Amino acid sequence: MDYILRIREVGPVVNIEQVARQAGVSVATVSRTLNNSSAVRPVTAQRVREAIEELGYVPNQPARNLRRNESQVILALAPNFSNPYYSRILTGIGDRAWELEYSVLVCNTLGHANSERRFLKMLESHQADGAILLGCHWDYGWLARFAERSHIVQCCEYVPDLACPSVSIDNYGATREMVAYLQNLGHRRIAMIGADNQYISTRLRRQGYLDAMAERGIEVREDWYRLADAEYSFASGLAAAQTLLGTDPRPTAIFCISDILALSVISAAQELGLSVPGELTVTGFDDVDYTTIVHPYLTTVAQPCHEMGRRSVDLLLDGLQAREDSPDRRTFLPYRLMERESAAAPQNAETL
Amino acid sequence: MDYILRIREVGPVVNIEQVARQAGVSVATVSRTLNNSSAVRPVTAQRVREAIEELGYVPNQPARNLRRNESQVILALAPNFSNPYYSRILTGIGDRAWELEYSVLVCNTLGHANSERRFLKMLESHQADGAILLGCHWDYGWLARFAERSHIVQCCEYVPDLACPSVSIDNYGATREMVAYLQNLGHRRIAMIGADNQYISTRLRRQGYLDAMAERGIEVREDWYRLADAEYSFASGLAAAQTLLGTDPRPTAIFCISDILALSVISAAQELGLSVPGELTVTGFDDVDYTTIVHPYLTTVAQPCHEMGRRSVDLLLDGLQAREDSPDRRTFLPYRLMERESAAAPQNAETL
DNA sequence: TTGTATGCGTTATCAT
DNA sequence: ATGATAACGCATACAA
Repeated sequence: MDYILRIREVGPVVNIEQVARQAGVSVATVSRTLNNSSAVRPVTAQRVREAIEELGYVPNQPARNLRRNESQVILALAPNFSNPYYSRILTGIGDRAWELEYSVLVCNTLGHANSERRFLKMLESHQADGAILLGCHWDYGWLARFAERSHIVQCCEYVPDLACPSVSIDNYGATREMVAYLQNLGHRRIAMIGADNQYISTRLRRQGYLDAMAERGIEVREDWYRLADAEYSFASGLAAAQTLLGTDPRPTAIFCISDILALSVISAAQELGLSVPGELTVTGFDDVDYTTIVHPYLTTVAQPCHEMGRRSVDLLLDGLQAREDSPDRRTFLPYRLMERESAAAPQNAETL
Repeated sequence: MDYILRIREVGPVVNIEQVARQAGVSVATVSRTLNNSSAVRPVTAQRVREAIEELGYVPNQPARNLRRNESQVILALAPNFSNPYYSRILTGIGDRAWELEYSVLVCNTLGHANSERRFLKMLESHQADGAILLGCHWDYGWLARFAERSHIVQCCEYVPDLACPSVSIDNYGATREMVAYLQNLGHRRIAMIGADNQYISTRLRRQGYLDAMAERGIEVREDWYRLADAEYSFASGLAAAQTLLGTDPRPTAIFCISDILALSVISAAQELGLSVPGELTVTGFDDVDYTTIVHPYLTTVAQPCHEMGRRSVDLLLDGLQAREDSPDRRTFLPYRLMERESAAAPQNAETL
């Protein structure tokens, strides 16, 4: 008994032919019933459905896929889906896909060698109908070839001159609004923590900051621009914050391009005995869950992550079904400035 | 031009037959080469590989799947993968699957009506070879039928008398260790915040707490056991904490079955002006990322999430390939007590 | 409205 | 070692 190799198939498999026999019709009729063809008499369809029910028949999806040349699967690539920002978008993708009867195949791109090739191959081998790229910073040339041969949409980040749909927020506008908010609070010594990556969002936020400062004629100090690492890690934020808080004069406000970075600044300020927002104003970006876990709750820019995920799916399927208006349409969803507790007017505002 | 419906297929599709023609061999030989059959002469194989390269041929996966009756896909079901605990496990699942050339289909089970049926159907329709269930609390009868017909493994949680592999930590032992740790610190007034769900982990942690208290002969007060909601939400933790901190006498330590709950307790303590760990010791469970973001860093039980995910995949594939020793083997991975900053000896320990 | 027959791209069996 | 060919389960063009 123990020597017998177990078979992989657990239950007995019933196919379309058995259903046809049971219902006393041909396989074609069963197939038509399955696909809700109007060309089948209601009574017949009913008989077929009963047979399906009796036999517990479930259509073999790979077989359908082979025949119809599609997979009903979409690929979602993210650098790291432990990151709450990405995981919220993924949730949106999953929810919308679920509604549309699609499945979502996820892949962490970080830490996998040759990930690009493998992903491309998944599309080419018909394992997925298309892909949603979350913040993947791949070589432009490669991406262009990729986009040419497959249906993809870029979410959060996008490469500007790539003819490929995308969904994101207006990072430039959001940043200008946030920095103007700080200025209106009375801040002039506003520093910034960016990140050591080439994301379009990173570049746009930098530019938004610079333009907002220029508009008010405020000088921008180069040593008040520090970089966290490419993944916005807490540790790298801490280091950047420490450097920043060591300058003289010290900034009265620090604009961070990610919430986690803002939290690291608050942490660094705590260590130095600086109160937030009393002695230092700190703002974040994204509005992920942990912005309201401890006080001071973070003043930040909220991105509609869930909706961004949903919209990506719609855009992708539009492309698949060739009902897009333009092959490279860019979608910008509304952001929202969340005024909470980590930003306030500077002390001694009059002396600034 | 605009009136012409675009076709779905982006590039030209090359199949095995064209490769065969190009290489001057039969499709069988190409197939054998593809599958690394030893029965093909190296020179021939080389010719085939060149043809593949020239034509840019990629095997059609649904066709292989149809023929081999497998999908190379595993399903991962989680209540909510925005939860960092689950997302870390999913990362482990994804990494291991990647190594084994499997793909992972993810599904958020929360908030989807009829999710059970749909998932079962995905297995039955051959869209996935098996499934990993993360903390799904489904009806036992249904789950039993499910497990009978499909390959599944339970991760984190498991239903005790279900003949199905599982991977988790020893929740009972970990809890006893943690409570003993608090007792050794000098605490006797130890409260607990559990959750309003039927997870095995919830029950085992409750029992571990009770037994640890009984062993030292410490009376357990019923009103020192409060419940957060089923998903361990911050808000529900806050409410539980407020009730707990309003009792007289007040507990000197609160054992929480989740980190987020512990953070809510710290938050509640802050509001009341109680210092942690000075006036109140708080401990968590899981050791998710935000335990070390703000001080006090959380003393908690670390679960090997990533490894749990990896192991789940191995267990599942063991089952698929019928090389399991026993069909219902349970795996327990080592946990670790993380002594950080939120637990300390109680003030006035001598008077307790 | 329904049935017959062919093909989707592969793998596997049986020849040679 | 290689080739011809029959499945795999389903959808559809064509016939009836």
